Amino acid sequence: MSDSNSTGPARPTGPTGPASPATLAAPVASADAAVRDAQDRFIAAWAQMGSAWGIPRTMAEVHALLYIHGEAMNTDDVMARLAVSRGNVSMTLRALVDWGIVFRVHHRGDRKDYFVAEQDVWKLFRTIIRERKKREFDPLLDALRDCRDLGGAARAPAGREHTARVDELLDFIEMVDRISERFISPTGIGLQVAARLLGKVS
Amino acid sequence: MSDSNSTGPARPTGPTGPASPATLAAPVASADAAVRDAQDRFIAAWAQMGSAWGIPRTMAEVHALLYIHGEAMNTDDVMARLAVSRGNVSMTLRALVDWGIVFRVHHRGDRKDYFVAEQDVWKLFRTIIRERKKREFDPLLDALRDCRDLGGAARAPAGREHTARVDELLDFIEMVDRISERFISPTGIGLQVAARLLGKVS
DNA sequence: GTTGGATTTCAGAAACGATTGAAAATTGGA
DNA sequence: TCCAATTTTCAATCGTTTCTGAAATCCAAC
Repeated sequence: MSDSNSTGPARPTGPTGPASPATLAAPVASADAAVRDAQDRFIAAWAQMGSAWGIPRTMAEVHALLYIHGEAMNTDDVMARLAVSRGNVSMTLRALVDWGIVFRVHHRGDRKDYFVAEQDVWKLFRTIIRERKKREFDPLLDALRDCRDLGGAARAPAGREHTARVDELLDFIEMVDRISERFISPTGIGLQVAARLLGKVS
Repeated sequence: MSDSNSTGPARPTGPTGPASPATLAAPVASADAAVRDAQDRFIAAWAQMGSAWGIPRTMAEVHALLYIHGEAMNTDDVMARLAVSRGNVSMTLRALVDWGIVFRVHHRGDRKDYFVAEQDVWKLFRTIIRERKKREFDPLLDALRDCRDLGGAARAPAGREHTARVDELLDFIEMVDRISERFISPTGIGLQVAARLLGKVS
């Protein structure tokens, strides 16, 4: 059941019909199959990475599919390709749009919504980092500052040691924070510069 | 039950008995309570961050406790402080030791095992990055290379576009890989250099 | 070799997050 | 305005991961 329907309903991307000459049919089909296998491999790898980093498997799969497919797909395309439910695809696509790494596009004369993934890898990672920083990093910094102040109120040695430990962590995380801020800044030149400079150090 | 045993079995670090003068008992108790509250806050914040990044909650909590407590603790200390089962603590401590961010120490004349967390924040993050790179990044790179070769075998335009997309991602990830390698290298000077340089760029 | 405290293991339970599917809401067109 | 296609929502379900607790194992001291 895995291969039989794979060449069927899963490529409704509009004008690129399967109307190629019969002489090319067999080679094209095998080339398509090869590409599809490679896509599957890509999707699996990306999903595995995602779930190791706290991203729901399906969300990573949908993103991987849209990225590697390159062209816009609609809900039904994604459902058919990944075999997940309509509701799940709907929620997942919305989440990806919220993250800013997938965009909703409209095709004239088609009431369906289509979705494309950000194709610029640098922009992709800048966006991901910006979001994760906002959602996880900044709250952690706030909590650590609270926590330092809480323990710092105590004059006992234990309190001072506590504060020192929190401070060490805080300093480090604030540094990472500043670096990531530079990376995600509009010009986004930070990491490129860093990469170049690091490359030169022996 | 939270405060009463805090001065009891929770600091078994040898000869430092609870023999402080009665005149200091009240202030010290309140200072201890403040520190404990601050520790709790720290543990909660660290656990939240951890679970956003795919680390089991208990594992993050145990690590946070050992880090913020600073001194060695045994299984019973951790069980009592975090209210988790013996089995869970045992498995979690083993995992933390495997990660290399917690160490097993022995106290003479005590058959229990004690555990301390790495206190050097730079070393801590270097170790974490080294492990995550090894466990997640490197396999992803391998999979992406496979996947590029798979799709690249097809000469069809779709195959070439596929390969181009995988390559873009691969280039980016390889760059991050090289940076992280520099960061985790024995001297570990990489990020410090980057931080300094980035700090100077306007 | 035996004892007894400490640790580890692991099958089952509990908790949690992910997924479904059908009903409700929305939307563009007639 | 109404209709039909499409999307969204959400309670129920499912599957996975995590946690427990007691039994098995380990190990230092005697």
